[in-house]
Amino acid sequence: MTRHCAVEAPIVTSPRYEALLELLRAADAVWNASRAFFARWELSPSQFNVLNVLRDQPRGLTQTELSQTLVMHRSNLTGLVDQLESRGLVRRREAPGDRRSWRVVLTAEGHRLLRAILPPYFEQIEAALAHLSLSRARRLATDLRRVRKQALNPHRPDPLSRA
Amino acid sequence: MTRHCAVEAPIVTSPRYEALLELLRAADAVWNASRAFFARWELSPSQFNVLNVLRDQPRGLTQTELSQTLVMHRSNLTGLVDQLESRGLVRRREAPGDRRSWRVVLTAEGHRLLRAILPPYFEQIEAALAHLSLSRARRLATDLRRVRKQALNPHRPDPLSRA
DNA sequence: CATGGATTGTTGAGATGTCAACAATTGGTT
DNA sequence: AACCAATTGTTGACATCTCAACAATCCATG
Repeated sequence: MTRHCAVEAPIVTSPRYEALLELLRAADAVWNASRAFFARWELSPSQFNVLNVLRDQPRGLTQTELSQTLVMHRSNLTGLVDQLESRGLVRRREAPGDRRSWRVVLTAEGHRLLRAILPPYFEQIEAALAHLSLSRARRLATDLRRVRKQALNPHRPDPLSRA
Repeated sequence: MTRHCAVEAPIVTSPRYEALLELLRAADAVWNASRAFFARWELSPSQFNVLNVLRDQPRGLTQTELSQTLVMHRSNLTGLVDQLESRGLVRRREAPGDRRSWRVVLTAEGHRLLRAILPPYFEQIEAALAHLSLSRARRLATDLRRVRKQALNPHRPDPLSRA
């Protein structure tokens, strides 16, 4: 996610504002680290996500199902699946009973690549948060979940009056 | 930041992995909320950041200085400043003593717009984290800062051996 | 069983970011 | 004074994501 949010200059310093800035900065750093990590296998993070989601789906998923799981627009899946298919990591199977859609499945090659990636992947994730105790990690996840839900239901104090 | 990270399917559930996923999801939600927020004034988040950074700089900043503060490539500033300048929110002044660079300054119009945006901006931020006590917000910021620093110094257990 | 509203994957335009290369300019070193 | 390396803003190629529009297909309803 090439999101650019990480302003360095603290304008007003309230603890909640600080936390929000740190949230954006931390996510940016994690995302960049993940891009560097997957680059070892010439994968983008989204390409990896597609493979990872397909791992436990022997019958495959349609592109629309993939787009819902990955929280992205379904038009992206056209290109993502194209790229993975051209590398032989994934295959489009005809969907029985629906000629509009495909069922995207991992190939043996795709499974093999995933088996190589996953151990260092989880290892790196644990290392990135190793300084947090398990209970503190749980609290972090809880707080972040609340922030996310609050952000999705934006408090609109003054919808359009003083714009 | 159009970063796509938010996988919905929990594959392995360790508290630290959960926290990391929630981090990416929360940042995505916050970023999208901010895009919707600034859209009221037809600004992108990055455009707002430029204005906000210039607020306390009566002598202006060069585009390279802006790019360092905003943590983005300096080539982006060409377009961002172009857009803001064409709306009269910002002006490129000649930099005394360096004919290569500009000093970008807020216009009166830019100051006026910023004064309209900032109150609801801080209000919305406080609302998004209102459920966190101040001490808990401080702890959240601390934890996130550590995650960011850890992510920037990636633990490389096995650099290239089993790729 | 016909027909019209949904859904599927694809395409193309647009937004936002990265990076490499470029000319103009600066400034330190001989 | 002359030169060479570094810096500045700009451009263009590329990557990634969004959205609207489209033809093909499905399906519920009359």
